[in-house]
Amino acid sequence: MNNLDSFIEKLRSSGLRPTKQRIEICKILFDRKTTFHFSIEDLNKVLREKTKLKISLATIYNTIHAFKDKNYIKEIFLKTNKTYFDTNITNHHHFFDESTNELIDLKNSEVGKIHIKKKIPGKKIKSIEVLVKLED
Amino acid sequence: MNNLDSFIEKLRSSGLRPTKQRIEICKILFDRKTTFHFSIEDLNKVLREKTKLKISLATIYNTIHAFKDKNYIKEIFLKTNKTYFDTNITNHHHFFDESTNELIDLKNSEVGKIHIKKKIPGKKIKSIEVLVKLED
DNA sequence: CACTAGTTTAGAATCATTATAATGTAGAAT
DNA sequence: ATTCTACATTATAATGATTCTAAACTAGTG
Repeated sequence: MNNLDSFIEKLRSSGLRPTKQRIEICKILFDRKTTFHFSIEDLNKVLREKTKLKISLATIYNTIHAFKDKNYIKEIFLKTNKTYFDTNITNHHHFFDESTNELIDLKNSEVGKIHIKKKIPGKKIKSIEVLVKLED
Repeated sequence: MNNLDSFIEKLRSSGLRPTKQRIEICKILFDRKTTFHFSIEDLNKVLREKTKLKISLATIYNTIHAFKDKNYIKEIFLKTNKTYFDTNITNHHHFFDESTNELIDLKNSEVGKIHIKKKIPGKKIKSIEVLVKLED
């Protein structure tokens, strides 16, 4: 089974019709060795370069949301359209209650020491923030 | 020194003129016992309720950014106007390089065990995400 | 009191994202 | 194969948070 067939199979098995557009997007996202971090803008740009099929922005949004719902990809960080601020300027962490959309402070002392084993050459750690998502 | 004087002092000492609008915003943000988590919309709403002075949205944005720059408040989470997605759907963490705006994966195995000491009654932990901000 | 740099403001502009409604298509039923 | 229909795609408009603009205002110095 080649990749194309496997994409068709993948789509069909999760209840998504394997349309030309979805298959092209699969090729960009999953025909690769390493993880792909992207915004819709990034993806749109790659699609324009790599594909002759013209895919509308609306379709890209629809497809990415469908893929996210089917757990093909994940959305990074807290999904919020607004920026939040905090009057607590000490380094600290947060709970985010997904059922109420509420933020709760989590003091540094309430989280055990965090050990980051991977180093990035030439870069130093500025801050470490932990987000603990809650459910009922 | 009462609170009002202390706000005036605070503003002046960091080079911000203590205008009526800024003082009203200080009162809402800092005349309180507990941390305040808010969006601009939240703050605007509270201001309309608690203050007779009408403060324009633009001023609220300007003031909050000034306060953030002066380190009176902090912005929560990654500041990004776009949503990012990841083809790696395993639980994992991220580096965010603030000088290049680049995201780098950080595997679960590359972060030592995280111990959350605080419990929220009736809620269980759905996920824990660590964001390590980098600088040069 | 007058001046000036810093502020505020209403409203327009911007940008990512979502909704709308018309057109197209995959795949099942005939 | 042709028809049918629910699912998809599309261009475009709408939305909503945030930023910009440029005119009016004001704190605080001289």
